[in-house]
Amino acid sequence: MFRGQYVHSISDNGRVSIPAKFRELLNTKYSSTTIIISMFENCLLAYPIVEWEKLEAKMIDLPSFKKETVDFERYLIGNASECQLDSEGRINISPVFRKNLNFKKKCCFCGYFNKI
Amino acid sequence: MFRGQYVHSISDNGRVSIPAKFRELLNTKYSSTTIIISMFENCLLAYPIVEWEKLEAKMIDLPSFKKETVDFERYLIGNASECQLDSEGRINISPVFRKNLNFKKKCCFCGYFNKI
DNA sequence: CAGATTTTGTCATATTTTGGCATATCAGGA
DNA sequence: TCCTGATATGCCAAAATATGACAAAATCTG
Repeated sequence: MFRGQYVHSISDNGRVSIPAKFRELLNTKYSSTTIIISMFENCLLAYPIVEWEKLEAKMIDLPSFKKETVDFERYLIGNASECQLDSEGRINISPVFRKNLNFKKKCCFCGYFNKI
Repeated sequence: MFRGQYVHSISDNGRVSIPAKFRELLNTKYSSTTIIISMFENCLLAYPIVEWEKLEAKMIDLPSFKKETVDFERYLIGNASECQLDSEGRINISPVFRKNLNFKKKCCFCGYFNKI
């Protein structure tokens, strides 16, 4: 369970460190420090790979003849990218994300069940 | 049953001791000194883990297509964090909580049935 | 009041977060 | 293909924060 809220700073080149509590959970429960980041509404969602794959599995089952469904899937998948924590537990937020979401100096991490 | 009211001081680095009466109940009835703290309205709620899990179970049953429900869940979970009592029975109140709730020198603990 | 318990303050240490710098990688243009 | 500028990555160390241990001060109990 990712829980709690942490405010961290974003460096000039777009790096930000993942809260230690979340990193610990990634290491123990998920045994990998790779996550999938996708843009949704006006924030980013970060999923441990396993959780992202569950989501993908669900999406495959959705009726693909419905326009909204397809749009939603395209949006989520199209904006998702794999991303590794570096040796100090940081990730890189791409310029595209930073620009679209208007990230400047700080950002807030919220744990939300199986995702961040 | 947590009952009564206690005023304790918050140290410079955000530590505050849990009233002995509450600690005793945690030790005996709940056999764990881990609690979940969540920010709600203008104060914090502290739950013994078991009690928090009951709450989560209830949340899962709520209709997830209703916006208010989702917002409420996000708020509660996003603001919750697990937290251990240290050897003198103190906990750490995170900078985010202290800032948002404007905690300075003192805080007041109120027992409230199965939570604090 | 005396002893036990609880609360608080202080200090040292460990961990986390941040900033800086050098180098590597990549994409686009000539 | 090669050059150039932008972005990404690795590494190190400073700063900030959390944690643990100890002891003084305050409070409670009988």
